Order: sequence, then structure tokens, then C-alpha cells
Amino acid sequence: MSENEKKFERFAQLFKALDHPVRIKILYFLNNNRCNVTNLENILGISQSRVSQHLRVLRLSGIISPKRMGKEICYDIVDEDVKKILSLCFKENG
Amino acid sequence: MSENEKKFERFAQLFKALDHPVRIKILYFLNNNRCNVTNLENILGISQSRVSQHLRVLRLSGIISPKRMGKEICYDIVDEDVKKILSLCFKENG
DNA sequence: TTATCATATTATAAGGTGCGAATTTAAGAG
DNA sequence: CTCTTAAATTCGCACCTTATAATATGATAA
Repeated sequence: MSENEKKFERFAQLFKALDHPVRIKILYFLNNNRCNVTNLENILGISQSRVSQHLRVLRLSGIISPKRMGKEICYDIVDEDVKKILSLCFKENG
Repeated sequence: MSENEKKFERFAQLFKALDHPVRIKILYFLNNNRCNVTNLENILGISQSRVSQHLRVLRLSGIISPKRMGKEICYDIVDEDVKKILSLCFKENG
């Protein structure tokens, strides 16, 4: 049962990171488009600070991971559970 | 795109309801066991007030639905998306 | 080196959330 | 009706999150 307890904690943490529409939107765009912060800032129409703060939440939860490409920093989704959950959410029939 | 915006909002709301370990635990037991409040109180080892407050969050999000059975009130998971997400979470290999 | 672009962090204020304790509602039993 | 049990709600407090503005870091270019 303690194995399950860990699962409950882990998924609660994941869902906490997913509980904001901007963060879901960010993950949607990270799935389909290019991925640096300025891009997201323009696409989402929100301040750079907000984008960075939301990326930070996703990063600290282990959902995304940064890669520096010259001046820019690009983000990838690296958590497999989240990938599965997102593909569920963004399916056409839903 | 506005169709997507609605999805982002909706799933953010769902994930907010799922962002607490006690609520995930509740859903785990609603999947497998009997389902009234006193049962949950004993299984979880937390106060009746806390159980009711968490059930309220899940109910207001449309994830669970109450049915009165005599004195007791039993809860069912009624949201199909959440059912799918949970089956992902509680899968053995995970 | 300095200047600049890209990103991260910090500070603050407003609002939200979780919890325990106490109270209230609602349904059955007697 | 009253009593009891099941469940929901309210209140007060501590804590956490969010949005914004300001500041700091870090890499590149000149």
C-alpha cells in the first residue's frame, strides 16, 4: 500500500503542475511548435516573467527540460506519463 | 483555436481537482471499493469534515456524483476523461 | 571591455486552499 | 414529535499561488 501512497503523491504533484490553463497551453505548444521562451511569450500574449514562472513550475516538476540553443533556451516535454495524459486531452474526438 | 482554449480551461479545472493526494486516494477507492463517506473516513484515517470537503471539490468539478442509499450517500466517478486518466495512473507497470 | 538580447529570479499584493473545530442539515428509528 | 446517525457546511487561521513590476543573470556581439 505504501507503493500506492507514493503514486498518489506523485500524481498529485503532476496534476498540481497541470492545474493552470496557461501551463496546459504551454505544453500544447511545446508538443506541436518551436519551443523557446520568446516564442511562447508572443504566442500566449502574456509577459515574459509569467512565461518563465510557469516554465519553472513545469521544470521543477520534471515535466519539461531546457536545452540551450545559442542565445535561446528551448524546452522539451520529458515526462512520459504527462505525454500520455496530454495525448488524451488533445485528442480530436474529446 | 477558441475551441482549444475551452479545452485548456476545462482540463486545468479537472487537474486542479486532482491536485491533492487525498483526492486521488479517494478516487482510487471509489474505483475499487464501497463508496460512502464513513467508509472513506475510516479507510483514509482522516476527519469526516476533511472527507466531505474533498468530496465537495470533486463533486463541484463534475468528477463524482452522489446517490443516496438509505442513510448513506454513495459516490460514483462519472467523468469519462478522469476515468481514463486514472486508469493510466493506477496501471500496474507505472 | 561594454552593450544587448534572452531568460530567470525576486518582491509584493491579492486571492485561493487545506485543515480542525463547531455547527447545521437531512433522513431514519423509535 | 424526539433522538440518533450520516453528511455537509461554516469559520478562522496558516500557508500557497498568481500576476505584475523590477531586478539580476548569462550568453553573445561589437
